[in-house]
Amino acid sequence: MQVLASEGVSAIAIEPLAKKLGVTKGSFYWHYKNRSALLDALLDFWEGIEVAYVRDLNRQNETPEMLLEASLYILINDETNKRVFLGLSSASGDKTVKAVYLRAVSRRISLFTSAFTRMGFGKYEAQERALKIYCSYLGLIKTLVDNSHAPLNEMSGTQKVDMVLSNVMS
Amino acid sequence: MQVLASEGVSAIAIEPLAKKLGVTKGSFYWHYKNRSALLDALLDFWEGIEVAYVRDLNRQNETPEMLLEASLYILINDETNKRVFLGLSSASGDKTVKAVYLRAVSRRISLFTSAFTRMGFGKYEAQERALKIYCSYLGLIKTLVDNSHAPLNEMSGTQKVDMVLSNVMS
DNA sequence: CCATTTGCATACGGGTGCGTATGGTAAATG
DNA sequence: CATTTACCATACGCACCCGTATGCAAATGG
Repeated sequence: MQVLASEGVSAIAIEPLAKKLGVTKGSFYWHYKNRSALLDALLDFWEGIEVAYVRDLNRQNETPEMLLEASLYILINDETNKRVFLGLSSASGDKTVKAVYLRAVSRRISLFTSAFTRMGFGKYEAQERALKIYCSYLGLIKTLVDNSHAPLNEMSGTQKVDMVLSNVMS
Repeated sequence: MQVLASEGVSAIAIEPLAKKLGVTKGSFYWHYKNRSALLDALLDFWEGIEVAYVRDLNRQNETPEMLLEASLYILINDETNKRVFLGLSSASGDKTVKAVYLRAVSRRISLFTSAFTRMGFGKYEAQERALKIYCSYLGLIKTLVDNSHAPLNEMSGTQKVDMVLSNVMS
């Protein structure tokens, strides 16, 4: 999981991984059928965590405003989540990865959309706002992880959330 | 260039590329010292085009509002530019690529910032708005290229620009 | 018109990752 | 106690890509 987060999907390679873990290929291939099986297991594991987290967020936040803020705080400030999500996005050559990635995108946009719907916005307006938030969020975490704009990394977690939210909370 | 746009930096590999072009490695290595030299040449070429384009945009647009709109239209709707830019962002393992990418990010943010400054916003406010626009823009093109949210791809070029601009043009 | 440079092809060695075959050891099991 | 079964290591073949060495033919220019 940590490797997936820090090095991306392509870093899930048997031989280097085995060396890093101090075991051998022979050992690995006894536990997993092949590289793809390991990747699938990792993706499953990650997706399970994600889905559970969304469920908890929905449970623990009364108002849609709180839900939105809490979700964004996690999505923006949880380093592992950010890195894995972006990692998956860059590895969409793999069909399985792409499917997991698309579901993750869908979960995020749906979460935002339902929050706006619960706020009383019409279907179209809610989707529009969700999409705007999603794009801001995605651009933000990409810029953060790439470290491509220094001032961003000096902002606090809440400031980053506010930056994304300010676009749609009039 | 087309390969760089459609397949990403890692697709700049000598043997497959040579095969695709109907030549051999021997031929390639006569023209370029190595893979890195080819990549550098491509990146130089691309960056040159980009810089020239920004200059032209600055020349051809009287008002900062026009400049902003025209720039975003290009950045969002030029397929090659989008794909190369995102390709570079995913290949930041390479040090040279990372440098080119960071300069490209910087150019975009600077362009936005200077537009807002010319509109009369203070330094801080201009930077804030530029950053918001940049994140929206980045998230948008990433979502477009990934084709990860169908409704987006049905919007017109101008609608996409408006979506990004609506966040900051009150 | 011959010699050298230009432009490209074939052929090799090296590195790395995947996946399989095979062998060994220690613990569980009948 | 013998024999499976769990777990892991070594060793191999295959494929892909890099980069170099070398050969060869056409163009060039002295």
